[in-house]
Amino acid sequence: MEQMQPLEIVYKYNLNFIELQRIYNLLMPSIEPTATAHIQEQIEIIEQIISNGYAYLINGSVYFDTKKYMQDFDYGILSGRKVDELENETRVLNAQEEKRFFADFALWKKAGDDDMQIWRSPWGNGNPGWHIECTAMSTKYLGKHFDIHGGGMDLKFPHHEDEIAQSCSSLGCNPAKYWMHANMLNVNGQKMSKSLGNFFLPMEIIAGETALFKKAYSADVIRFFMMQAHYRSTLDFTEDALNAAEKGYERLMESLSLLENVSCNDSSSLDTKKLVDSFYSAMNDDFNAPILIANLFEAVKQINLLTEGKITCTILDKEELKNQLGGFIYNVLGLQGNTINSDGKLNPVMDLVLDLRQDARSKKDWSTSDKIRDGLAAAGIEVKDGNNETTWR
RNA sequence: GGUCUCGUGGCCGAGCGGCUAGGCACCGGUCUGCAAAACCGACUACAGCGGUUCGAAUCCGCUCGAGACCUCCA
Repeated sequence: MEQMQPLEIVYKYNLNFIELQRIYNLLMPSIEPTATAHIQEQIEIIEQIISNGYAYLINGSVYFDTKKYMQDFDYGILSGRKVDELENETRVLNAQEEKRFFADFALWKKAGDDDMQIWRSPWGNGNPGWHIECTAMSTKYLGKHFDIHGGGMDLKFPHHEDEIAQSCSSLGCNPAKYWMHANMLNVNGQKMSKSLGNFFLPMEIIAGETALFKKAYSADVIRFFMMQAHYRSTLDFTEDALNAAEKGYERLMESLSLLENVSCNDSSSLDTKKLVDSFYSAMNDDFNAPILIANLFEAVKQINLLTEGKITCTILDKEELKNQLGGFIYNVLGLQGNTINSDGKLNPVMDLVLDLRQDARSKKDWSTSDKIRDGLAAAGIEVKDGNNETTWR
């Protein structure tokens, strides 16, 4: 354990997390409240629950009265658990004798001797129970009823279930319209876990610092890879799957610049509306990003046909497709498209090198041109001879 | 032990009663000095065994396998 103050630990890992959010192009939250800065709000919610008759005080601790709650509300509505079935499933835990009923949970816990942080409350010194902070903070900043509450699958029960109970008993309603639970991550078919040693940190995989994979993958590729699975499904990280995602990602991004160069026509044989509608309907169906991506690849195919002049489109269609495709790639999927040649200094150098190679090629000096190509390949740069120009990456 | 979820082609991964996604790999072709890249085409799977149905990857049952959760850590 690191020898630090509690706040020091919070600060350190928070800075780290913010950096991670930036690299992975996650939208920054407008507010990131902390539980310790909202003790008063938590106390107020507990008081509300008590005065509504759904909690009781005992020995300086406050417990939620689940039995009473069940008379008026449906406990287990989210997770589908039945309290009478739960009783014999419950594991034996320490210090539970205070509770009147096994399913009761702490709203406020009296301070113990080894507690590092203690707060004052109407019930004496102590600290808040482990569900109440979410109720207090979400209510304060989002109101008593908001659209979406997210979280990992593992928090569904009891944490989210108890949040609902707290909101219903204090404010009279379920806090969220929709509960979204993200599933777990696997590595090579196994769950990612510390004890199995098959885990990696988000920073490590983009730095190529995990022994699990031979090479580094860009944050964009990781994002794209994860978007290919539905958020409710488990996702398996394997080398083959990541490499496949990388290829597909590059093809998708390439199509944007390809579309840029498409020449337009008076008439359109491209059904832009149908294509664009398919993007929206995929996301409207419970954020089905895998379907969205499949539909984006349908657009890629159409763009290739346009590029080859096999189908036509009007300027209006082209602009519409460009805006929508770009919007879905950049704003919806959150891809950045900046992974290739991030070092600006390299560009003029590569222009020169490829120019020299082109000179050699036009003189049919294959040994020189191949020497340049092989040398670049050894440096990790791939040369791609197109019909009109040579590109690299 | 209990509750729940999942098992899809070489790999990843959607679909969740009929129209049998998508990506990558493989194979065939176009292009190319060669190679690569790019593009086009082909590739028809749903753990097993029963059942329901005109029809099942999709519903039901059982078996096998994987996973999540089961209340004072958030």
